[in-house]
Amino acid sequence: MEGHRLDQVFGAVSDSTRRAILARLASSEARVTELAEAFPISLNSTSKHIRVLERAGLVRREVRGRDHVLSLNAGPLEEASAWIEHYRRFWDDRLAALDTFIQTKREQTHRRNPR
Amino acid sequence: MEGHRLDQVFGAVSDSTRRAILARLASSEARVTELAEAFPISLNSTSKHIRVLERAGLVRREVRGRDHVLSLNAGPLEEASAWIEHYRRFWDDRLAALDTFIQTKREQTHRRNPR
DNA sequence: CATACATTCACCCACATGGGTGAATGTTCA
DNA sequence: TGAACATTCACCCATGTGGGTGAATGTATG
Repeated sequence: MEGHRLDQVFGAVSDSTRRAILARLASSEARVTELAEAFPISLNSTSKHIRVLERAGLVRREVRGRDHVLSLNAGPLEEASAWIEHYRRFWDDRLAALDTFIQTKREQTHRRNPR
Repeated sequence: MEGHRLDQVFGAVSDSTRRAILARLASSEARVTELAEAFPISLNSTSKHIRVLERAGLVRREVRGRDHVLSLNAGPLEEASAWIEHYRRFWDDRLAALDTFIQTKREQTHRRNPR
C-alpha cells in the first residue's frame, strides 16, 4: 500500500512525547539535551524521538559545533491536514443530510397529522 | 505522558491500509469480508485493522445476524484536526513574520541606498 | 438437524518501537 | 594536549503490530 509520507507524519504525531516535543519547539528552537531535560525520559530516548520527527520532516536539525539545534517545521502537516479535512467535510455533509432527512420526516408527519 | 485518544486516532490513520479502509467506508458501509476482498490482505488481517480503527472510534460496528456492518465515524478526527490546525496556524504566522522581516530589510536597504 | 457462511480467537513469525545502559565519537575550551 | 561536554551508536528488554494459518464460535438456511 502506498502513502509513505503520510504514514511517517501521522506515525510521528501519534506519540504524546513527540507531540510534546513539537509543542516545546513551537515556542523556540532547542538542543537535544534541553529537550531531554524537559521530559522524564533519557537523553537517548529523546534522541530517538527526534530522529522519528526528523524522518517525518517535522523537525529540522542545524549542527552548531557540538550542539544540534532542533527547530519545528510544520510544512509536512499540510498534507496531513488536507487528508483529515477531506473526511471532516464528508462528515459535515453527512450530518447535514441527516438533518435534512429529519426535517423532511417532521414535515411529512405534520402533513399527515395536521396540528 | 497523557494524550491517549489522539495517540489512537493518529496511530490508526498512520497506516495506509487503514486509510484505504476509511476511504472505502466513506462511500458506503461494508461488511468485514467485503473489505477484506477489496484489499490484498487476509480476512484476519482486515479484522485486526478494523479493531484498531474501532478502538480509535473511527469505525462503528453494527451486528446484523452473522454480518458485522462497518461504517465510518469521522467524529474523532475533530480533535486531531484541531491539533494539526494549531501548528499550521503557528507555521503561517511564522512565514508571515519572515515575510515582514524580509520586507523591512528591503526597505532599510532602499533607505540606505536610495535608487 | 446439518451444513454453509461470517467473524473472531489463538497461535506463529518478523520487525519496529519505546524504554533503558554504557561506550564511542566529536567538539569546545582551559 | 587533556578534560568536559553533547550527541550518537551499539546493544538489551518488553511490547505492539502487520502479516499469516487453522480452529472455534455464532448465525442463517436448506
